[in-house]
Amino acid sequence: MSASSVNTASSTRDRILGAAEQLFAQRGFDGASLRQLTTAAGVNLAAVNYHFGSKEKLVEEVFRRRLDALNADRLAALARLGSDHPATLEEVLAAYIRPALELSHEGNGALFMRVLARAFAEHDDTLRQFLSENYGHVMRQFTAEFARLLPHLGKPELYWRIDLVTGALTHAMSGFGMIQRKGGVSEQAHREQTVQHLIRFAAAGLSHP
Amino acid sequence: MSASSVNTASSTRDRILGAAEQLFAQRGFDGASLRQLTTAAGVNLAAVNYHFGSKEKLVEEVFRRRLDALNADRLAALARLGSDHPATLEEVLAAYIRPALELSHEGNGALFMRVLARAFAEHDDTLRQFLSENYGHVMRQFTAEFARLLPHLGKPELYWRIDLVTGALTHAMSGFGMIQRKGGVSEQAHREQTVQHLIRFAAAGLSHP
DNA sequence: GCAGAATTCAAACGATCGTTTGAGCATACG
DNA sequence: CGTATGCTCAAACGATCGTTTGAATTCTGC
Repeated sequence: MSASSVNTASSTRDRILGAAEQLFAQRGFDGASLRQLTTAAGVNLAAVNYHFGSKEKLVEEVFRRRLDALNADRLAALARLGSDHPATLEEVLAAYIRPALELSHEGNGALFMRVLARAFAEHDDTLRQFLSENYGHVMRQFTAEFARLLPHLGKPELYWRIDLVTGALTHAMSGFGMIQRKGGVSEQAHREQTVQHLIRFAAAGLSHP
Repeated sequence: MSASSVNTASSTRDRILGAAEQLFAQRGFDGASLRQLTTAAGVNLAAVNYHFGSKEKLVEEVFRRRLDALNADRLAALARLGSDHPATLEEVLAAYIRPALELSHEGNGALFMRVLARAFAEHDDTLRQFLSENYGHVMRQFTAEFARLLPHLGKPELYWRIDLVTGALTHAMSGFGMIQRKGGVSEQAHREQTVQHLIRFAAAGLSHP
């Protein structure tokens, strides 16, 4: 107990964000109350409105914290491609999928993927507009790459296949428990296997004749 | 005004179920209150608890009404196959997909698909158990067919691909607006095109090497 | 070490939630 | 006709919701 930060390793703000992520994943945005949330975080009820302004702003901040990192990783992986040869479909898909799978395997990242799946299911206009405004450019960049790699597809057909793939990936990453790791396989090797499976599934769905 | 059933074409029970479907799709199970719901249905607040017992039972009844018909159609379509030749993958997928797409194009069926997508996103144990108990046998029957048609896949691999396909289909059917019908194409022809697209996407995702 | 800003706290606000109640109305049956 | 029976209604119940308040506390810079 030398330092005063045994249980207070994180700030009030971060503890709220962590508890919010967990409870939003479990009970949804409406279902999780600020009283449950602040109790779980070990902070005062009023702290949410003090630090974030409102519950809705807290929801946005939960998304911002994870998606800023996730989309930065995705764009970095995409930019890393094509230095010596034109990027293949599998490589672009890897740039899109692997950062998400790595996030879902670190800390409470898997919980966030469930929050994200909820956001997709709720057709809440405010939330959709927030996501579109802040992270739409990432989807646009990947869509452009897909369009280049799949020139035989018309625009509506391409958009629609991307939507199907997005639905499959979000559903899969939020579900889990399904993809069990077998004995004798390291955590990292198993994740790489999963990435390859997802990539092949997505590639087959995108590029089939 | 000869008959007394101008605006009372449906019973109180059915009006509640209809309004519930719409509001659950728009605002979620928690977000839609019984007061909004009964006001929209034009019935008294207490009618929900009188006819269904509780809000949770009402939720289950909303699912039961649509899923009973949907799954009966799916099983009938599956049973209709294989009379003169072994069923192909595309035929089995059609038996699974076409009834869902027809439902989502009749009346408020599309709203129900959004309710279903919400139910998937919410990992509510009570609701999942209810769905598994009442409609698990349908999924089991289709899974057996897929296993027969895709013998090169191991059991976990197969389950996992089915999960991905289910996620994609649910996501797509609840989204909509994306799949626009072009001028000069009849409603029925467009639906058949969509079915074919979904089948090919699912077949590619399921059977790729 | 002290003023001033930043943060935490207990308590209360009005609003809305799901549910229950008991009287009132309708319809059906002897 | 009278009486059960099924249904609707307005009103109220206690609980819980997000938010606000103003005082108490902790932190910061001089």
